Amino acid sequence: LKWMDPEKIAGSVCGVQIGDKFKFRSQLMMVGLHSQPHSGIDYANIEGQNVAISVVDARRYSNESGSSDTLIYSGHGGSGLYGSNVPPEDQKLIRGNMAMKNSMDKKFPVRVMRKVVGFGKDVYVYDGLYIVEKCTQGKSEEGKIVFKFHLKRLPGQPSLHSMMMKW
Amino acid sequence: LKWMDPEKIAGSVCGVQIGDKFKFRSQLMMVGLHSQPHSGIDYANIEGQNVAISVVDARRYSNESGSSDTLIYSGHGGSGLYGSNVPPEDQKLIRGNMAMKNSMDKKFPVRVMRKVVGFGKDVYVYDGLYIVEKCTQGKSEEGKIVFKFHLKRLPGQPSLHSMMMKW
DNA sequence: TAGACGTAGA
DNA sequence: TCTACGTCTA
Repeated sequence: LKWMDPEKIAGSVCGVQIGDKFKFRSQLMMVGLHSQPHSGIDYANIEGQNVAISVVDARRYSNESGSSDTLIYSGHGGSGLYGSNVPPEDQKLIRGNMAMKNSMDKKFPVRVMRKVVGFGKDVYVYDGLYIVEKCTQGKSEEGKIVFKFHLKRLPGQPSLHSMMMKW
Repeated sequence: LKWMDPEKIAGSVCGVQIGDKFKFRSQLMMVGLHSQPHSGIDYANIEGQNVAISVVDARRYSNESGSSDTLIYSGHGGSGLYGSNVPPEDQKLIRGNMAMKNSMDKKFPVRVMRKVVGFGKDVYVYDGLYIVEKCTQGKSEEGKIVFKFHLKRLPGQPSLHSMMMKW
């Protein structure tokens, strides 16, 4: 989001409420939620360090959501996508993965969008701000390293469920 | 463009004039010019046969434009794209290539959009209706077969140049 | 499920 | 130049 004020690209977005839904990734771009057309992790250089500012969970990796305020988000790379036909490798702590780690170290808030399926048509829903609590290493089915970023929803935000009931 | 009246997907599009410009391929979709987000050749089953209804010349293949009312449009497949790293093959007369041949046989009008570069930023410009006059076979640098569809602009349309002067 | 003249940022 | 949790149609 190079067109945005660099000091305002992180945190909540003016005019966007929890539960707001979008049909296309391009719309997430336009409103300023997520600048990447494909990539799940968006990050920016803040105070000389790349920190993650938003993630999209399109359920293409083996993410997990234990409760409504937690999300275990898989790192990118290593051919971790479902249906990929590239030979699997260990994920590396670069790009978005490194930015997620930096967000964890700095306790930097990260926007979360979730792709919701089964409501007739798929939509991306804004779910609010999370903190990266910890990063663990898992193994893919092929035995390769996969990063698991454990996100925890910041308290004081209306629940996604309650906002989705307004549809 | 499954949402459009099947009888109206071919030919000129209501509300779109020659010289109209668009920043994104998705916009070509929305106005009904071209239903494919990536593919250069769009086609539809008309009277039991797949005929090409629109092409986008994004200058990613080795197309040629002899004069302002002709266009030699390369077929797809065979890794004919610039910068592709897939092993080259002969192009096959399938999908869009077959549809282009059918349009030629039926003398069916095809919409042409051209990507114009160098006006500050790139834009897709609607250039009007063409007929596929003939199809020849060329060779790629690697010696593989490449289809060349020779398009001729239908007379009676305002020139693209004159309409672009209105910018 | 695969193919396709995309698109923005690192 | 390359990566990336896209998107539509066949």
